[in-house]
Formats: sequence, structure tokens, C-alpha cells
Amino acid sequence: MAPVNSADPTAAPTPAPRSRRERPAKPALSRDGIVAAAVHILRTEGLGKVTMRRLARELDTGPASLYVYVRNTDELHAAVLDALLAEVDLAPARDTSAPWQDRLTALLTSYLDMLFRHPSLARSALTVRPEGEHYLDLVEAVLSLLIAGGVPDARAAWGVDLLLMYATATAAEHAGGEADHMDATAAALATASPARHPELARLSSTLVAGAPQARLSWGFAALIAGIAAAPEPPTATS
Amino acid sequence: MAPVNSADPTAAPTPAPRSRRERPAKPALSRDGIVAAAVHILRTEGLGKVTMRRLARELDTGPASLYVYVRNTDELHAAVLDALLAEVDLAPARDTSAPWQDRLTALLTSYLDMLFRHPSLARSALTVRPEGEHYLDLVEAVLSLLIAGGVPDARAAWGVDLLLMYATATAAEHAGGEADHMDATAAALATASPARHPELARLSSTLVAGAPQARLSWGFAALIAGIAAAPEPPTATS
DNA sequence: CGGTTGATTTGAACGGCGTTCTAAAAGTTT
DNA sequence: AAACTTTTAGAACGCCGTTCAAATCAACCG
Repeated sequence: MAPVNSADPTAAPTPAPRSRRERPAKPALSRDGIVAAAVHILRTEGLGKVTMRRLARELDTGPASLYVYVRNTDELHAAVLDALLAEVDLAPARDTSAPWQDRLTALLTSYLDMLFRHPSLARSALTVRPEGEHYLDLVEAVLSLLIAGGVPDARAAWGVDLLLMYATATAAEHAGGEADHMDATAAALATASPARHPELARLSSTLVAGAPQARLSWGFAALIAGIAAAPEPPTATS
Repeated sequence: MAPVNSADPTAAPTPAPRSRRERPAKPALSRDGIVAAAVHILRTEGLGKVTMRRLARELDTGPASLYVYVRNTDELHAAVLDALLAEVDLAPARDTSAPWQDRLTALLTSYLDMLFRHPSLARSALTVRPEGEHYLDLVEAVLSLLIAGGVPDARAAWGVDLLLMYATATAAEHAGGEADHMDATAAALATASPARHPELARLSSTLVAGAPQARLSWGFAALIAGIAAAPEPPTATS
């Protein structure tokens, strides 16, 4: 590993920034500012670098200062996720000219594209509990499309979970080195002996076949069909 | 450094083990032994503690020694996952007396129960690329059940992904404090104003309704139905 | 205007982590 | 017995989250 440090403190051009209170450019630390800086780091260096210490460095302060506005790292990541959720294009939900299935697929694809744009974020998107406004917007959009498609209330409500989870999990799965994943899976499949894993050996090529895009839209189609076709859930009042 | 090991199985009452070369009881470090110890830590302390250093302490050695048998922490976690995959009950795949859908649900439920038994593991199960023998067994079982159900090859092959991903993602979602998750989501939904989120407000109770078990089996049913009903994927040769 | 009070900011520290390097020990071959 | 290869240890580097008590700042009150 190269111990590269372009910002080596011993080689500071400003000889002695005695205290960081010298420079007047400090934007006065706020939750929004913190999240914005975190998003910037995410964009340039990935979620792995969105850390309290790195973020404090970016804001020219100490890590402890952040804890006034953010409870912990998980909450920070959740806030970043919600901020990025604003990028999702909700227009398909309102456009009434196309079939509702196509609009739903377009909406989910937009959500998924956002996650792909920031691969490292996808992993945490599954586990983080989103509470932000933008997340509610997304849920509302998916839900209203299902309702518009004539899906009964109960199935629509539960189907939202299914659809969003599928999109999120797909992004999370492809988060690590993309080519690696498929290659490794294919290699593992190749080790399947026809004796122990007959079906797997027979279909090994089909299992990994298809462009990601094709698999994805097929998955959406299958889910939408399944939600519409599944039996009505019990209407028990929990 | 404190060589404190209250739960060391080989705990020697010798007050000052000057060097760890004193005791002869060292089981001679092997990949299997390492994974077994890691599983033990997982069982007792969760995945968060399955770390190179903690594991080395457990094995009464230094962290560096482990790197001969395990490339890095991710690979260690993958090995632990595969080891636990052995707990999944594959019997439903062979029992030909029940309807295939029920057997498939039983199989997936067994897989999911394993993940619930070790909640912290579920999160990494999504991102980790499983290459072990037990994972192949599971895929083979699911695949053969779909084939047995008359699902055409291409759809069955792609459907396996869908089903396993759903189960894994469900477990991962419930990994964090379980009650917290539902409560927080419900609270977030409550903040939805009927003006901005009409459908969401209308169905807020339905969205979080139902026992986890009921939602789960409904999800399986929807997926299975969707896989069977979805259009045939393009038979392009990639 | 000075002083008090409460919020904000900060430096320092504690304990933990992954990983790599180098040297020592153990085991194996010649 | 000597030369080698593999396995094990020790130590270190640089990161991380989080907490604490002190310092600073800002507003309000007399």
C-alpha cells in the first residue's frame, strides 16, 4: 500500500494555522451542511470514506463536533441516503399516458439507477431504516401506481415492500466489483458435479446468462405479475 | 496488552504464560479450525465480533497468523456463511408427497430461519459471494423444485435468484433491532400528510399490518406465482 | 455595559479494527 | 547436519467510532 498523503501535515504551505478559527470561511456547521459534505464525499470517494473523522476533516473541525447534529454513523448514512433519494425521477408516477406496469418499471429503474450511481450506498440502503421525506415520496409513488393498476389495497401495500426490496437488493448485490461477482459465481457453478448437482450443471449457462438489464426488467415483470396474481392476504386486524 | 481470556477453552491456570509457546495444547491452526472458531464467536457474540483480532485471541495467537489461511475478513465471513448454510434442511426438496409450492416454501423458510438465528450474518449474506459447497446444495434444491413444478428452464434459472434474494434481503432487513424497525417505520408513516401522500396516508395501517410470518409466506407465494406467470425471458445467447 | 447562562466547538484520549512487514520457530528435504 | 520451506509471532501503521471535560461563543438579563 502506498502511504500517499498529499495533505501531509508536516508539509503544510500555511506554516502555522494556529487554530482553525483563523479563517473566516467556516460555514458554521449545521445538520444540512454536514449532510451535504457527506454527500460530496460519497460522490468522490464512496461510502467507505463517509466516516465521522473524514467528514470532520472535510469540514475543518474535529469529529466530536459532529455528534451534536448526528447521533452516530448509521444515522449519518441514513441521512445521506435520503438526500440522494431526491434524485429519483418521480415523473412516471404522474404521467397517465403509458400502461401502469411500464410506468412502475420506469420508476423503479430510476431508483435503481441512483443506487448504481453510488454503488457503495446500496449495501447500507437495505439495512438502514429510511425515515426521510424523499423516501416517503418514493413509497407513495410506487403505491399509487399499483393502486392505479387496479391492484387491491392489501396486496398493493405489501407489494411495495417487495418491489423496493428487490431493487435495493439487486443494487447491493452488484455493489462490489461487478465483473468479479459474475465471474466468481460462474466459476463456482463450474465446479458443480453433475452427480451431486444435476439441475445446476444442466442449467449452469442459463443461470448466469442474460444482460443485467434484461434480468432486471424480467424480475420487475415477474414481481408485478406475482403481486397481482397472489392470493389476497388475510385481512386480520393486527 | 491484557491477555485476559476468561472463556478460553484451553485456559491455562499458569499465571504467567511467558510466551504462548509454553502450552502444548495448541490445536495447530488450520483453515477448518479457524472457521469453526469463527462460527463459535458468531454464535456467542454476533458477527460484529467475528474479527481477525478477536478470532486470533480466541485461538491464542496473533492476527497475522490467520492471513495464511484466510485472505481477508470478507473471505472469513463468506466461509462462516457457508458453514452455517449446512444447517438448512434440504429434505423438502426430496419429499415428493407434498405440492411443490409448499415444499419450496418450506425450504426457503428453513434457509430464512437459519439467517434469523444469526441476524448479524444476514446483512453480509447479501453482499458476500457464496462459493461454498453448501450454497450450491441450496441452489440445486431450489432449482430442482421449480423444475419439478413445471417451470420452464429459463424462468426457473432466473427465479432462483429472485427467491433467494428475497429471503436474504428479508432477513437482512430485520437484522437490526427488530421492534425498532417496525416502530420507526410506522412512526415515519404517521408523519405522512394526506395532502402530499394521499395513498400512503390512506393505507398507512395496512402497510405495516400483518405478522412477519404472514407477510413472509405471502411474499413467497407472490414470487412463485410471478415466476410462473412472467413472460419467457429472451433466449439470447450471451 | 458587564455578567451569567446555555449551547456549540474542540482537543485529547480510549479502545478497537484490518493489514503488512520482518524475524523467529518448526518442520521437511537433501 | 545443513539448507530449504512453511508456519507462527511480534510489532507497527494508519484508520475507525465514540466519549469527556474544558474552552469558546452568543444571547439574554440586570
